[in-house]
Formats: sequence, structure tokens, C-alpha cells
Amino acid sequence: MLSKKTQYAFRALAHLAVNYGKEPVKISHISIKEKIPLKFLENILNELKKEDILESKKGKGGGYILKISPKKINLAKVIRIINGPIALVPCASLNFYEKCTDCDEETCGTRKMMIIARDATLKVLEKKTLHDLITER
Amino acid sequence: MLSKKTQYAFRALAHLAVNYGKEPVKISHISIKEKIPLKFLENILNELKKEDILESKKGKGGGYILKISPKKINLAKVIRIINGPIALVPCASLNFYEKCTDCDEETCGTRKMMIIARDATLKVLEKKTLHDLITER
DNA sequence: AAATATCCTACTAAATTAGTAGGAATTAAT
DNA sequence: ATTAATTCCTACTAATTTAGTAGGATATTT
Repeated sequence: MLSKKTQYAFRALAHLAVNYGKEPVKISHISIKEKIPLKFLENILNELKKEDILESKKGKGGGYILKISPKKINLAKVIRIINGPIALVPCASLNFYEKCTDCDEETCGTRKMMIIARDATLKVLEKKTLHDLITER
Repeated sequence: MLSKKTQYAFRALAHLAVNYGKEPVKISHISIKEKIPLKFLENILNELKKEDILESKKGKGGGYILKISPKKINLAKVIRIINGPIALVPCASLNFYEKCTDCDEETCGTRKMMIIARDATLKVLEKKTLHDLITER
């Protein structure tokens, strides 16, 4: 399951995707409209900025905007930034790989199955973008 | 990510799958061979028994056995029993559905994407079985 | 200089996960 | 019948992660 934080991130990003190409949107505005705790949202947007999903502007008239087109930001990327691995076990993860203790990876059936499952999930999450999130609603 | 508990469950079930059709296997034996804390493993196997994956026998010569063939126990079923939902958000779950607060499901793009992702994952996890877990290793 | 906004560090509270303890119930062998 | 072996049950504790808060520093515009 995705954390609430990740679900907040999707809501905030969908909001920003709708406003893509327009004026920056203030955190406080997103917080109210999307019902996300203000200070928590600050952290989320800041993390997304550090990973080059968002741009920000301080001072009056400031706020956040998407750095690139909603069509170019896929859901897997967002999940990895805010939530962590897509794979169901660490030893099957591409971006957060960790070696298992007590298991030989070359011959581990569980790992093989989890890699197949991960690839199926990824195929969807890497294809779908913020644009899909807003056009489908 | 799957909890450690779920990963222990897979290890224990793989062990029992290898011994399918033979004598019952004691918890203590699985605990040692698979390096799973004994009392924790007790809980896990008991839960699997309650969900009709396993059968048990008490007293001398007792232990656990798979109730049905390893080929008929798919990975999605095990995950749902020990870990919970397969879907990434509650409103996209088949077996653990929960309505979102603050979102209209009919028009929610996120939900639609998460249902597509869930189906892709499920297609793998419902097809792969304990038998695949042990023949692949 | 004042007002407005993001940025940063650190803390607290709540929830979940992981694991333990101790004995009750059942079965098999003697 | 008694003992030994095993699962079963209830409840507790510890560790980790998630969720959210506090307060001020920094940058920008007017």
C-alpha cells in the first residue's frame, strides 16, 4: 500500500498538472483545496522539488509549478520519490535493491516470482503519467 | 513492500511444499531450517491454517502439512492472508476495499490508474503458485 | 523595510510491525 | 492413567515507520 503521504503527493501533483503553464500555485492554496495538512504538504512539495519534478518561487506571487509537462512525469517516479520501492521484496527492487540474508539469489524462486510481478506493475506505472491522472477524472 | 512476516510465510510454505505428501513437519523444524523465530512462526502457520491453506496435527509425530497441492496455492492468496491488500490504495482493492474520503470515485483518475496497476500485478500473483516457488529454485 | 512565500531542522504522536511469554488443549506412546 | 510432545490461544512488549507539528531562516517582491 502507498502511504498517505504518497496519496497526498498525487493529489497535489494532479492539482499542479491542471495548472501547468499558468501562475505558480501556493502551498496554502493546495492545502485548502486538496485538504492536505499545510506543514506536511510543505515537506512533500519540497522533496519533489529536490528530485526535479517541481520548481518553486519564493515571495509574493510565488508558489510551485511543474518543472516539466504532466505527460512526462510517470507514476512510478513519484512513488519512488515519496514512497520507496515498487517491488514487493528488497532483493527484487531495481532502485532500492538490498541483498537478502539467508537466501541464495541465484536459486531463489520467490525472488524470481517477485521480479516478474514487479515488471508487470512497472509496465503500467511507468507508462501512466500525471496527464492520465487528470484527463481520466 | 511485503512485511517480514509475509516473507517468513513464503519461506515456510515453500518448505512445506517440498514436503508435500510426506509426514507432517514440526514448527520447530521449520523454525531452525528457515531461520524464523519460533513463536512468531507459530502465529503465521496458525493463521494459514485458519484460512485453509494448512492442516495440523498435535502431539508426537504431529506438525503441519499443506492442505492442498502446491500447484493450487497461488501467491496472491498468501499475500492477502498475511500481508493484506495487493492494490496500492484502499479504494482500488478487491478484497480490502475502503472508500476514499475527499474524492469522487467515479471521476478519480488516480483510482483508475491504480486499478489498472493492480490488475497487472494480480495477473502474475494469481497465476504463480507455491509450486513455481520451489521448482524455480 | 515590510510583507509574502518557500526552506530547513528538529521534534512529537500515532500506528503498525516484529517478536516474546506463558500456559491451555490435544494427541500418542508407555 | 500418566507423561511427553506438539499445536493453540491470549496477551503483552519492543522496535520501527508513518503522520503530523513547531518555529524560525531564507529569499523575493513591493
